[in-house]
Amino acid sequence: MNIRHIAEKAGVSVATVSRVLNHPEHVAPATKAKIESIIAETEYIPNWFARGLNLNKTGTIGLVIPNMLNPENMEIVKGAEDVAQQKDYISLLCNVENDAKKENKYIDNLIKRRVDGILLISSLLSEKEVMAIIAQGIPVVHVGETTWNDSVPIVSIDSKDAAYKATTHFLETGVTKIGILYGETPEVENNRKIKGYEKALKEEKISVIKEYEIQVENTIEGGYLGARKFMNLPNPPNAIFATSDLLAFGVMDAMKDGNISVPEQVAVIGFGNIRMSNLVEPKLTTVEKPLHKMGVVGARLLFDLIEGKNKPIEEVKNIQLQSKLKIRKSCGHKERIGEMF
Amino acid sequence: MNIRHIAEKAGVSVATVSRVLNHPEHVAPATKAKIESIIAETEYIPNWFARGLNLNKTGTIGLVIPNMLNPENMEIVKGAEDVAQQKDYISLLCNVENDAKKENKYIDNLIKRRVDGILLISSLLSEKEVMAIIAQGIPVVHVGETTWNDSVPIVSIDSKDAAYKATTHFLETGVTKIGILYGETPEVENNRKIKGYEKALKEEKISVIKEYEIQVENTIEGGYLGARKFMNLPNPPNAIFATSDLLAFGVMDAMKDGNISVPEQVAVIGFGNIRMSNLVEPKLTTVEKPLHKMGVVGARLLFDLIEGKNKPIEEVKNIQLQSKLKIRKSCGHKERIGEMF
DNA sequence: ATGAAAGCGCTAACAC
DNA sequence: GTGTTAGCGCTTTCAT
Repeated sequence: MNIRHIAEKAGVSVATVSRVLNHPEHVAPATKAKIESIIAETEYIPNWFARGLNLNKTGTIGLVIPNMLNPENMEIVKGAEDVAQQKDYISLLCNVENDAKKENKYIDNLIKRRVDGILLISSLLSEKEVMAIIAQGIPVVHVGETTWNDSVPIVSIDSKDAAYKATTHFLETGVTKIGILYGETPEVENNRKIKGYEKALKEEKISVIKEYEIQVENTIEGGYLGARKFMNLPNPPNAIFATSDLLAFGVMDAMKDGNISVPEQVAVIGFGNIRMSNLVEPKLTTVEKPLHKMGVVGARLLFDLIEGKNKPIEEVKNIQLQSKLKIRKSCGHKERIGEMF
Repeated sequence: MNIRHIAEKAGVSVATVSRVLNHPEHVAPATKAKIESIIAETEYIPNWFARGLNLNKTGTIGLVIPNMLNPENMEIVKGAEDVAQQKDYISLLCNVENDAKKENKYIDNLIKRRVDGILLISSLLSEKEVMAIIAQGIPVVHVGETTWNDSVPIVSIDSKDAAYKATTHFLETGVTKIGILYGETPEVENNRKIKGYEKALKEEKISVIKEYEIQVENTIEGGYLGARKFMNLPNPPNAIFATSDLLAFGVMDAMKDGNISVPEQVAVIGFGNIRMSNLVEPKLTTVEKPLHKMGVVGARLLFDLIEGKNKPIEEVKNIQLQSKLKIRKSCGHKERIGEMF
């Protein structure tokens, strides 16, 4: 069943059928009605490829994420999906598993499929690799911190500031032996987190201990392992800033297994505020990221690019969203710390 | 940059270039090498649409899930993705949000895009609608229980049995006032859960109380609300089988807020055993579903269909995987119950 | 308002 | 082993 069959049945030319499909306003109401009814009754579906071959548009965007088992990513994806759905776009989800090689492979695939745009989330790509995508005429937006500031629109939150907030909160609480746990997220992001953390320490004239900065896999298991490493230190910290909620969950689990009470013996702060973070016990104090919003804003930026493809790119937009410390129970309060000692 | 440019540069015909792309074994090593080097240096990417127009294959499958914020679904998707990736397929993720209308819209979109196959997860579609997809020549596999037994391969676990196991475990523990909470998952599934639950009760000559069967949205919030409803009953249950882990989390959260201790005052059993279920406090006793495996098996079945498209369909495969009660802390043990009374 | 026809870029059957 | 060429199904320009 193709456009010619429809044309024949309707006693018109293929051009006319094509018109009712693409520019219905340019066809006489009567003919249009007739063709439409035939299309309906035959359940004719225009060939996607033939259409694409002419139009060179797919109505598809690529969504590239580090790990789809991490709710943090999925909350961002949900935001992006919500706007894509509104635009009648559909998305190819690429789960690159924190693997630059896999990410490149997926990207090639997306380019090959001529997606209309790509939303990169916490990408491991180099600036050069990203530029190569753009060179193909495919708009790219990045969600999360990166160094490509001038090449690509970026939606991020200031993780240096977030780390500073978390560390300061520990400090206010009276705790000074603070460890930081970070994943294999993009290097910039880790560097910034560490900078914020060290900045807070320095302000209180507390010396930075490199053993208190540990990198692990960005998963619950990674958090668990990291916590063990901390606890095996000759002088273990009594507070841990886990730079993702998943890491924090792992830390808390390790503490439970080690009979170390949170927050009394070790205080924990996470990063993200995913849905689960107030269901663990104690409820997780965490630096909230506006995840869904990051996805929404990222997707909007991407569609701006897609829709205005030919306009000269005035300036690359770079949107920074605010994070906020969400105080719950996993980090002690000043008063309670007082009680303890 | 198209195939003709390459052909000209190489001084060969387009057919030869096409051959090195599709049947490299049929072209002389020398010509092949030359063409390949030109392809590499010009970074030529064959046009996806033109290719699809001829081959009528997309290397894409559709993955239709109720809710991507539910880790239960994502663990299944991950399983499916793992096999898709191996086959060099990429997937279109459709988040239908438990909405039959949205699901239909997405399905139409997938058909239009001529995906090579569709993996439906806990679909809300009617058998007629599914048959319509198959009629288009697109293979379909369903993950989760459904009534379409003879039309489509199904990968499921026996939720009647699972509910029976959970309820029986409660009973063994000495608890008899047992409520069941279920989501807006496909009706068959809910019916079976209720059947298993009632069967266990009847075996112990415990009368079924309809107020103890509550339906809510299949989310943490739904679980929370459901628990409140239970607790507001004149004679509230002292055990709740939440038919998904997310529901169970919500139930436990409500109990915490209501100062009702789990499992001492109300025992809870979940269903799924998602990664988070042993991180909540108390750790969740749950009926384990082999989620990742369900995804893997489902995808394998789908690819069998895709690859053997033209073979007569001998018989529709119907695979049932085993669930297993995972005993943790959210449901009391017989001995401990003894202590309590 | 409608039709004829030229492509879009590629694959594969057929010829040599 | 390689070239010629006829489509694949659609959109769009150019006529009328």
